[in-house]
Amino acid sequence: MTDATAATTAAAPVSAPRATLDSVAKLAGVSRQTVSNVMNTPQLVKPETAERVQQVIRQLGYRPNLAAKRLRTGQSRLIGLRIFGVDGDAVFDRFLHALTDAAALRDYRIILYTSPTDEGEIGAFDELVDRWDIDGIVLTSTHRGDVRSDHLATRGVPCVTFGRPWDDSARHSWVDVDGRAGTKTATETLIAAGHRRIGFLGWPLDSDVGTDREAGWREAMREAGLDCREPVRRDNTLDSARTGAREMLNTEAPTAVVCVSDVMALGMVAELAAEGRPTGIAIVGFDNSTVAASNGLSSVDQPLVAVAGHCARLLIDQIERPTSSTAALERILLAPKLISRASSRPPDLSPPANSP
Amino acid sequence: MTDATAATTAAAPVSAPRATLDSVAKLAGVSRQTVSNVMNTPQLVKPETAERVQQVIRQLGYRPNLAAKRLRTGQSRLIGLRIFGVDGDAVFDRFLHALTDAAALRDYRIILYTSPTDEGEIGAFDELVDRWDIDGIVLTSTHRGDVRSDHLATRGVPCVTFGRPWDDSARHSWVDVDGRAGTKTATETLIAAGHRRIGFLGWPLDSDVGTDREAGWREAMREAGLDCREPVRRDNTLDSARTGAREMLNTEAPTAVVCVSDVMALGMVAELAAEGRPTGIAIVGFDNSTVAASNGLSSVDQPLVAVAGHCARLLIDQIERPTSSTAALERILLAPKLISRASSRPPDLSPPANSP
DNA sequence: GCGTTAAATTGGATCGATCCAAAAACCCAA
DNA sequence: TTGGGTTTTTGGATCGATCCAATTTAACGC
Repeated sequence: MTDATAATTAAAPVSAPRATLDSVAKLAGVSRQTVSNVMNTPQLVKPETAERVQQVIRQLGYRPNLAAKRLRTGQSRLIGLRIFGVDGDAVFDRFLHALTDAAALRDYRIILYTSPTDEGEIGAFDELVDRWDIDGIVLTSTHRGDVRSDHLATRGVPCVTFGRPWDDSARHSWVDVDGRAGTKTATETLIAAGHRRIGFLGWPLDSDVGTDREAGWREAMREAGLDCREPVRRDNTLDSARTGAREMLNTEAPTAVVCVSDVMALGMVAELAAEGRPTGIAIVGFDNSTVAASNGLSSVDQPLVAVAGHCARLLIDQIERPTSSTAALERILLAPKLISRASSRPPDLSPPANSP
Repeated sequence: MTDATAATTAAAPVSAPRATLDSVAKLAGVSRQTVSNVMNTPQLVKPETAERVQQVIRQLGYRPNLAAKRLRTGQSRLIGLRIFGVDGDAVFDRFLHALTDAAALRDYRIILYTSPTDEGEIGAFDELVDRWDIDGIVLTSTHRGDVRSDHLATRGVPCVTFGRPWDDSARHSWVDVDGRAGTKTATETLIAAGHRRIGFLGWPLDSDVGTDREAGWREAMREAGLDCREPVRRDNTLDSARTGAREMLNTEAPTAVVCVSDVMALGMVAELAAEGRPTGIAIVGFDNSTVAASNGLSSVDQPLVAVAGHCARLLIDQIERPTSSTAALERILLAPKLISRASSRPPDLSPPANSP
């Protein structure tokens, strides 16, 4: 090693020890606290000083140590999210990805946990809050009488849900997709294409989501003055969807069917194929999963990137501005979008009529 | 409030301030360090003392603050995992869930990150390591000439990959599923059922995973003395799978087809249905995705819970015992299992022959 | 030029654990 | 009883940031 230059700035050899507030302060000739202020409350610092400090920060590649910050402030920049068992749920997958991105934009990270039951989840909350200092939680799969959000509220943990609280309790902000609007649009589109006998393949009535989507279909039918045949309702599996489809086809078969999910829609398609009438009945699914896309199935697409963006925003705002616990409640309902594919434009019903 | 009892143990009213090492120590009448030893190095503590301290720990519900531990030791008990863009990949979904569980058993948590490219991922590493102090990383989607593991190795970050390094570089432990064995078993099963002309619908040759799976089919055919027709290779989408299927059917159609993935298999099924011969050709997929299951498609199931378990074990061992960086390298290859469903037992070929 | 107020900056204490070296307690043979 | 060697226990320093109160500097009106 020669001498010169390296004297005062002996900072970054091959693998420098991480820069700290102190090392930056020393090199910039100011105090620790001033450097901190430059990063957190710049309005308190004289512009010239700030500029000089910024310079050194860049030079040393300084990044505040999160563990120290967390120890002092109790904030971790971690957001908890429960990941569920296998449901082959591409929706959750996409949401997870979008949420990770949205959170990262504000320098938060997603930390995962699992739990076999909702009750177990409450135990997990305590662990996550007490030991991991998570700043907030995103809840999914909300349902009537959900105890989870109440528990979080009493513990004072910020939370947002993806999914409405289906009862009247509204002690937290939420974001959801307007399923009813989705099926309504789908139904209207089918009506506009000339369909009159349109069926609905839904879920059992204990599902609020299912009932909501069913309502959209019903509404569109009513507004068009069309007769609402009784929907067929089955569990969300391909097999039970097929039995439902069979039942529907046996009694005055519809010319089009709106389905509460892609799985149901695929069951419908499968049954049609098995019965030897592959095309001729228009079908629309819900979720726009990749299988739906690759099967040429029209489907209602949930705007998951937007949902995740709103979730992140609402939650982080709540975390960073812990004022007015109840005042700033927001409920956001996003409209999904119908993706039209071959399945809802059967060749025998709609020749390429309207081009715009 | 009356008096009595509460005098010395005035510890846990409605919402006690979290217990700390100090508060436990004070109540137990020992020093801070002794409590720490009880938790981390019990063999240094006299049994009676340990018992007394444990008592207090339970009584106060003490849990060590991770931020403090992290600040002092630089360990965070966080494991990084990149989540990829939408590929409708149910495999990753299941792996993610299993990994979260496996890590939690040893008190580690999964923290997610995203990155549009492998190069960007390297930037993400630095951030994750420097600021978040992550203890290790699980890499997926390894490929030939993967720069990521090398970078981690030079930075000294423990890592394990789910997926072999397909070149000879082996500077890290890895866990993978033996695709070749899977397709081989599938092919052998078809041969045992009486099939002789068995095709393979694969991926383009630049995919090491695809080539590996193809090799299993080839091997089984050779060992049975059967003729290996040239495989048809297409990208992993339903549409291109269908064109591949068409090509395969046009030239001396096989009686059975082993497919490199469920997506390809579904394309095969779709094409068969479209051509009006829905049953009659046996088909086996790979991944055992939910759509495969619900379509009655036989498929090779990857033991993802086991894979995740091994990943967690190898990584955490490496984290906690940073000895012998290269000595303890492990390569674990797990055999997948064929799940037989209707698609590989077409009624015209295999009447329920062998019951055992 | 000087007191008064506002703007900038500073140093010490703190969060809650671990590291480390030294002290205390204990055991046993000489 | 005492000294050497273990086994247990202890208190102070430390990780790297923020909180807080105090101090220095700048600005301004008269």
